[in-house]
Amino acid sequence: MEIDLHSIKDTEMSEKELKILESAIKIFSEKGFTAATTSQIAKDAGVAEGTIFRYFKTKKDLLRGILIRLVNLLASKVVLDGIEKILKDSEGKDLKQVFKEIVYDRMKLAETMYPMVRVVMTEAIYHQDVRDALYTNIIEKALGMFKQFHKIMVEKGVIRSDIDAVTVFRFIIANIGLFIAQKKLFNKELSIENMEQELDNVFEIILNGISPRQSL
Amino acid sequence: MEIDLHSIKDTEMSEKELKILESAIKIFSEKGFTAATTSQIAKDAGVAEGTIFRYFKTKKDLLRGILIRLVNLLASKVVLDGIEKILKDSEGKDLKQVFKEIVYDRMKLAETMYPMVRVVMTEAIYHQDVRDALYTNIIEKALGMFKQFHKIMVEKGVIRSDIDAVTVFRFIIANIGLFIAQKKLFNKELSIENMEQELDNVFEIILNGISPRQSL
DNA sequence: AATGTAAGTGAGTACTCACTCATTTTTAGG
DNA sequence: CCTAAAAATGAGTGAGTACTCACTTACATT
Repeated sequence: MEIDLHSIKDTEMSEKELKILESAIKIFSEKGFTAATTSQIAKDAGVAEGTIFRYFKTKKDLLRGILIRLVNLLASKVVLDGIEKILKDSEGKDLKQVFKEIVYDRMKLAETMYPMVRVVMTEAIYHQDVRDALYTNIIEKALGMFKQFHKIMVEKGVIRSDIDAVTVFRFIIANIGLFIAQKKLFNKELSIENMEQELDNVFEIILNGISPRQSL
Repeated sequence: MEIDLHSIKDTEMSEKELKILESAIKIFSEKGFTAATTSQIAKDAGVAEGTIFRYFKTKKDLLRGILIRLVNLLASKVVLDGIEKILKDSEGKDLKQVFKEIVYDRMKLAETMYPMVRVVMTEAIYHQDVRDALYTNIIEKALGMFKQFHKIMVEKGVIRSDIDAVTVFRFIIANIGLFIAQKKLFNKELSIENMEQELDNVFEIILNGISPRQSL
């Protein structure tokens, strides 16, 4: 899995520094922070070990540099673009169709972002500050944008008004998240048709719940 | 956080060995596998470092010993007991009430099981064999039991019949899971009343979805 | 009391790692 | 070109690691 961070390249940032960051993500993601060695990262990046320490004071510092950039990258790619898409596309289409498009889009993204997500997740399990960064950079922003969408949808009469936006948000994230995670982690092979059918079911429950519908 | 594994103590298993396992879970859970050192574990367990290697050939072997026991413990405590409870209690009460009781029960359990869940989760992210163990020991069993429950509920007319049990199962797990995870990881302080209200909302959507209800 | 055995010890060993620094290579201005 | 600063190198270092093993206890059996 090759990683390309050029989209977040600062001005004043050499190619070598960028390559080190990319390799670090790759190796950290494969082995985890402690099991990854700086010599491996150097080798993968095609630089000498000392060069790493020219740009990053310590190994921890390298991780910190990665996490900050990753959280920002994840924030822009995964969340902001995504919700923007919802807001933009939701005009004409019905809710179910919009959701399905987003899941397909997100799954493709998950494919490329998986190594990064893995690094961030593992660190988040152990460190409060990473969770805080995730919360303020991704969750809060996404929630803010979702609230707009929620308001519009409630006004349109497509989403019920008696449940608050936060609960609905968590509900949708939980279901899309577990659906994607299950595919990635337990890589059950499914044909496209099966997947289509399964997704249909998932959104059917998201929209209408597990109770039998009164009419119909 | 003190851990007590006496409930899974085999016959033919010394107090020292048990103490080593308990300390290993504690340290692994705090630091992760690679960052945890055998000397720390020995110190915490109150034994000499050599004693660890009398019982476990290698550090990896110690982890394996833990994971097997943990998956079994999690399987019995978290899943099997839980689903049994659903099946038993669901007779008289309505679905919403049963679910709420389970969430409260599971949250209490999550409190004590958190260190163990953390070890298993982190390893699962990186190792396929741990995921496989989780799948066959927990997910498959839970799914099997849930299917019985699902069938009964469909017959009772409480759960809709047009969505398959697996999807409904994943749906419920996703929502309960994220609800609990959010409380643990982002420890938002909530009063009992707020929590009660929030849970009500969660189950309201699980049952009826995010679409406005036609009648009412 | 003497002996045998298993459990437990902890200093020692071989090795790996993050990080350093003397040296070489590259870059850039006159 | 020359030169001086900047960038890059990689062998070296010492701290710390998982694991070993010669030895000490604890205690049951005779």
